[in-house]
Amino acid sequence: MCAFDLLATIAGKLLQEKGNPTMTTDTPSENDHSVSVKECQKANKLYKAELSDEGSCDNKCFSLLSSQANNPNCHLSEFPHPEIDVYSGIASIVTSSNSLERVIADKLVDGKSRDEMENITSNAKLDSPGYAEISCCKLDGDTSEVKDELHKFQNMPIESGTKMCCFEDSLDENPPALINLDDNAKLSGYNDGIPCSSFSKGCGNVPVVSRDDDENFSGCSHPSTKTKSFIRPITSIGDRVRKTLASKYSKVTQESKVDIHSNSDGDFKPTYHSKKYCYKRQRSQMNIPLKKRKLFNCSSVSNSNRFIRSGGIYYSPENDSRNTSGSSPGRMRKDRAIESLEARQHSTLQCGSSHVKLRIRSFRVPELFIEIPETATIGSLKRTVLDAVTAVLGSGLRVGVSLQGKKVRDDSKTLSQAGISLDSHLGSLGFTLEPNSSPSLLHLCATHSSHVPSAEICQSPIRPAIIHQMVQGSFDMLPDHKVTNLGNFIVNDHDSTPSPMNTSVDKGRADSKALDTVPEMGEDELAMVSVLQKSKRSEIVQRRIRRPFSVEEVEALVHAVEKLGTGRWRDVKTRAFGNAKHRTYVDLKDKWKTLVHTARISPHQRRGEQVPQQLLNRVLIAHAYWSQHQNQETSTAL
DNA sequence: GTTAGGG
DNA sequence: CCCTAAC
Repeated sequence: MCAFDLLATIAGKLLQEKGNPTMTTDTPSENDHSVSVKECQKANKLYKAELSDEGSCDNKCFSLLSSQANNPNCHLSEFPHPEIDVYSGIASIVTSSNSLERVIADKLVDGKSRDEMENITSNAKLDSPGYAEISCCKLDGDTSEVKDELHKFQNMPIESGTKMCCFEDSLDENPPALINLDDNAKLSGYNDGIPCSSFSKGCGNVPVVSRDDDENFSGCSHPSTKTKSFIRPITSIGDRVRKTLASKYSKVTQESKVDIHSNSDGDFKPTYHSKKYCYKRQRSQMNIPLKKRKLFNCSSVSNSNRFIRSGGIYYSPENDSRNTSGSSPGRMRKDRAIESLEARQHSTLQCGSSHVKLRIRSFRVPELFIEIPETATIGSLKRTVLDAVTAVLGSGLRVGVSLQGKKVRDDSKTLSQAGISLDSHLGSLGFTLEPNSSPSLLHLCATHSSHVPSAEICQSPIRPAIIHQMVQGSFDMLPDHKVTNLGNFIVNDHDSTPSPMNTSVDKGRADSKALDTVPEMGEDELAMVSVLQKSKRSEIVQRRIRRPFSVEEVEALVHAVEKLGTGRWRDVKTRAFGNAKHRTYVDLKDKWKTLVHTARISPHQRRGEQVPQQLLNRVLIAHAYWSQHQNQETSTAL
């Protein structure tokens, strides 16, 4: 019996025992371990054993979390353990309600967090649009209590998934994006039909919790992954993605299917257990390597405690726009980590009290599924990730707003009408970046009853082999030092990249350490990004603009071909289009091909600028001639 | 780098 | 126009 099964069983017991899905986070009672703690511990052992088999967790993967823990404002600051896999916990919780087992296991680590477990269980059970608030939500109101509780987990060897949401809740001294909105501002631009609600109440990342089909992935979110663990012997998804997108999602379907579906059909589970591979789902920690920070006027505002951060949103109760630039390099670094999706805005306060100040510290892509052969190079890994991210962003993004865990879809509502006002609990306000998507995505999202519309690009002909979820606007990137989590792992590998990068793009933000968490892209990467971004609305790869041949060009082409014949396109190009940089010999060859075709079809079937029939006749003649000629040559040669 | 063809 | 196999 695998650890997960056991855990599941335990979870079931817990649920049975306490059917009331209370979300409160009461301090665990030493006496309240009616549930077989031993069993739980046993499960935990098994679990851990499995992990170790997988190769002990790479601390790097968790450092980020731990660093987060170091954030003085972080509720989890109590967590001294670098090994604590908060991250993974996040992944579990955040990603799937079905990760319940894991979460529970995590909580059971010390054998005395039954209540915690219950809470978690409840959470999992509540998997539904309205998704109850996670235990940590309560943290908002009662921090001290939580802290006490957290203390108990101080020594937890591994995950502490339950609490990770607290990170979300952590205050950041240097919240990045500050948006000043008038209470009457409207939620314009948001039109989403996804019945997913986001968590809020300081559990910015929680929303991601609950993917019905995520069960099979629970194992994947586990930290017990070594570098190679992330890898799966499959070809680069990126390529597929790119190709797929480029070809309008018409290809790749078949091959991608395996990869993609693995997400939902349990393909991964077995693998996980096989210990040969461990797929790790890149969850909200993924830092998108795309630069998007210029979305707004960046005004580095940093105000420590003045802002109440919740769900990735900073709210300044005082309505004070002054900033204390307490931004230490480390902080900035965090920002960088999220560079791509980070949005910063600091609008000037115009109407004082009527403005709600929001600071969106960042947006994250909760989930990015990457599969790449172990033998792939770091460079290819980077590209793959980039492609994946690009694919996610490729369809465009839109912003979603959630309040109290519910999506606010009515764009016409004013902030105040929606309940977003100075005195409201902005803690429950959340932002998400969502794919601007295709119906299928929406459907998936709805189906998953995720808080956050998780769009999963399943292997439908429509989408490439990548699974992604909404980009959840939220929490802080962790502070520097120990930073290195999954996202980091994947994205921030510039140092070892074979490609000539490492050129810090933004020297201004030189807190190079930020690199820990931030993907510092090299020039080539940027270039790539640039290109991709440019074309992301159309195809991933920039497609040359269509330039119909003019009659004159056709004339020149025909003339050249009459002289040189077909099969010497380079010469034709040189001869007739030497000065036309945009006409490659391939273009000419293609044009000839179409001309021949055009000449053969009836006039009414022709489109575009009409080519004189006379010219077409010459095309046919030349074509026939050269065909004949070639044949003759061929036969002669033979 | 070119060609030839399918997409 | 793109993408690629085959030269």
